[in-house]
Amino acid sequence: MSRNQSAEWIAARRRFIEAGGHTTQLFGLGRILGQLYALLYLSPRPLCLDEIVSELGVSKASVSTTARQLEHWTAVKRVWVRGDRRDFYDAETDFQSLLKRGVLATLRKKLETAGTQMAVVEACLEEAGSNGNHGEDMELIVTRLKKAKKFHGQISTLLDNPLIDHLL
Amino acid sequence: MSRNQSAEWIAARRRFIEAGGHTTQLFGLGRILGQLYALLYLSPRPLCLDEIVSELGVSKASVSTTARQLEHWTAVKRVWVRGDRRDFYDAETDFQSLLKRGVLATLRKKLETAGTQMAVVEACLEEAGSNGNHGEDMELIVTRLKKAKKFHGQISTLLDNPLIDHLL
DNA sequence: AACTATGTTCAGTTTTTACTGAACGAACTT
DNA sequence: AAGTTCGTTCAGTAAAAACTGAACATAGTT
Repeated sequence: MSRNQSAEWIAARRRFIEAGGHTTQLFGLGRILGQLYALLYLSPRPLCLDEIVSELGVSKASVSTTARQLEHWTAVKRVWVRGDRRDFYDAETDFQSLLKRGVLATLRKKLETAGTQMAVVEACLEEAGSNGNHGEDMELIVTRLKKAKKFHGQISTLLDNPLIDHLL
Repeated sequence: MSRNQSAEWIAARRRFIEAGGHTTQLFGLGRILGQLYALLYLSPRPLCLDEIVSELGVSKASVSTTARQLEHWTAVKRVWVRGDRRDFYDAETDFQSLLKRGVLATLRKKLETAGTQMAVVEACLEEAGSNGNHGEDMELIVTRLKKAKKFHGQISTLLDNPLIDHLL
């Protein structure tokens, strides 16, 4: 008997997948995202869509879209198997790069739109200031916006700091 | 006329508050959270609940609960005004400490529950391993879990690294 | 060309989260 | 004590997000 399929490690595997789903849920990404990644992460070979569907017991639609999302973050890569028309998916197991290209990348994007928001406020404020009516209240807003922008800049710089890579 | 209430800076203020709501929305926290914080952040003095309600045009219930949330993150502090029975709220304008005590603190908490999840899997795995049935598939799970745990540890360490404070 | 296998899209449903109104409770005021 | 002011809680509603089923498109097979 080459592979002893004792039920125990299957239970552990299931648990791991559940844990993945639970964790991504916790971080505001969907349940399926974590489950799918966990499944592939534990798989010794790339899996095709239908295998995933039956393993996770979710719809083809969900797997398709979630897989694309993970692919976009380079958390999984699509693998073509010669002579097989189906798409196979394989997990990127290097968490370092996964973090950089996935999490931090999206964080940067969000920070950027936050920056845009502040730019709008600034433009609005400059327009108001051009007619010379500088009340105390307006001064406060100017100062506070400046402060917020400074912080925004600091965070952006921090995220781009290569030192972070070394710390990991 | 001591304070020239030209409509322009009021527009900018409104914009700022909107921007705050939009940004927190973007990060998966509610809209009101950002609006409330922005309002207090721009206010030259602490505001009471009803002022906030009328400024933001939201329910008293929402302000009450959201304020408590912000208070928990030390993003706002409750201020008692002598001779006034009402609660007044004041924004913590030091983003550094806000980040540490708010964002990073919750991040750590979430990482911790993720760690607990992995511990459960590990326990499950040890139980399976105790009967000596070590198939290749099981070995893979063991290795992968170990890898995941290692990464988890790295992130935890990174978050606790005082160097982060200095980088800001 | 008809049929099959495969992945995607999209409208609709379920589930979750955000928010509200109204009732309540506590602490003052009369 | 009856009335007032203020904050909180909670059941219910509205809004958003996750997920699904079924229709569709594409490419391969007979």
